[in-house]
Amino acid sequence: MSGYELAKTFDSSIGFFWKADHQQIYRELSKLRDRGHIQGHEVVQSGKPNKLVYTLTQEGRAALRHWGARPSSPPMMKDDLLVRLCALDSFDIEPLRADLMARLEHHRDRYARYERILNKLFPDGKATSVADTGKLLGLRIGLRHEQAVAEWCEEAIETLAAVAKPAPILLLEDTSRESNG
Amino acid sequence: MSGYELAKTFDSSIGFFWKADHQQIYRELSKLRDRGHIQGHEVVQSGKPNKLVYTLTQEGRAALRHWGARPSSPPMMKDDLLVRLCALDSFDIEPLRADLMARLEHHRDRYARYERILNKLFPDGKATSVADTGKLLGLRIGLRHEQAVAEWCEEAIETLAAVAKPAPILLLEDTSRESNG
DNA sequence: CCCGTTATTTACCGTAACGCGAAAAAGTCA
DNA sequence: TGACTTTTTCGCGTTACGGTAAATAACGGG
Repeated sequence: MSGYELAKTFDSSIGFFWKADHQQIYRELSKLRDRGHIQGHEVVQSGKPNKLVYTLTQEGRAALRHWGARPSSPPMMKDDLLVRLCALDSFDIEPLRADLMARLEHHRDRYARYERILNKLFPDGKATSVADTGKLLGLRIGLRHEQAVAEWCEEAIETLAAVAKPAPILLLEDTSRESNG
Repeated sequence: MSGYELAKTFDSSIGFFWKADHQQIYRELSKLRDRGHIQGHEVVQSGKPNKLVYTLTQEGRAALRHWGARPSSPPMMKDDLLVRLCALDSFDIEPLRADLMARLEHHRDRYARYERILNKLFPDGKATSVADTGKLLGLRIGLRHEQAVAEWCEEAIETLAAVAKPAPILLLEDTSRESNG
């Protein structure tokens, strides 16, 4: 692909968990070209400026395989929210609750989106090729993640709602009962 | 705290989802001091070199509150593994499976660890202070996350095991029984 | 012909966040 | 003296990113 094409198709593929604007893509392409991993061929176009289509070289393909065989280190979940939770008593509860509600909506949205893609691409829940298997697994972890976080958001919102109120005199016996008033 | 103390206690607090070595801590402390958010007071020690204990200034506390009220953006889950899944047919399955098995173990470990901390700090599952509430919520999302990912790892390992074998003649009829309502 | 628009690539400038390796300063103990 | 702990600092580098803009190239409208 060319850098332009990559930039356009990025969002709909790995864009769910990785983002890159066009400049970063061009930058990375330059690096890869400098390392000899890819090679650019100008493709003449009519009606548009020519484009530079990159293809993997043999070394590039080898490097890719090599990279794919390396053990991955589980990424840290660096999340502002978690930092705030660590020192919850230093912050105002209300904006945090609002934040959590936005997060909840976000994760529900994502979940629905993944589900839609899943139903569209794998209506019977099965992949027929190796490539599809990978994408299916990607969707599945996405679904699992969004669901887990969304559920946690609900829990956290309730918990914070209880905290935000002036503490009731009775020893908290059932905070999960929702009565707004 | 002093930079040295922060560096030592970092791992046992937020270190689960954020890491920083001593140099980065000193660097950040310098920045905060330059911005007037913290102030260092030398504390004389005997038997050791003196230390520089930092405390929040008023502006620092205000800035912290302000930061805590900002909406957080849900972090991307940038994970090499997911990238590999996106182009699964370009990689060797076996090392990926090995990787997944390591991940599974890792996430199970973390889960057990969080559970141990939970049982130790909150034996009855309830927090008694606002600060504790935050920590409890942090533990809960950790548990949820590790469990979700660990389960997914199991699923992925099975799936990849099926893929790694030469495809059986029978149309794969039962890789995972699933009644998708 | 100038102008606006789209496609395609590049240049330049900046920053946050980090890692590495060292070393400086202060004190202890053998 | 030398080795070792505690505490802090320095100086170098990188990766990954974001912003703004501009340089091409081709089209079409007025």
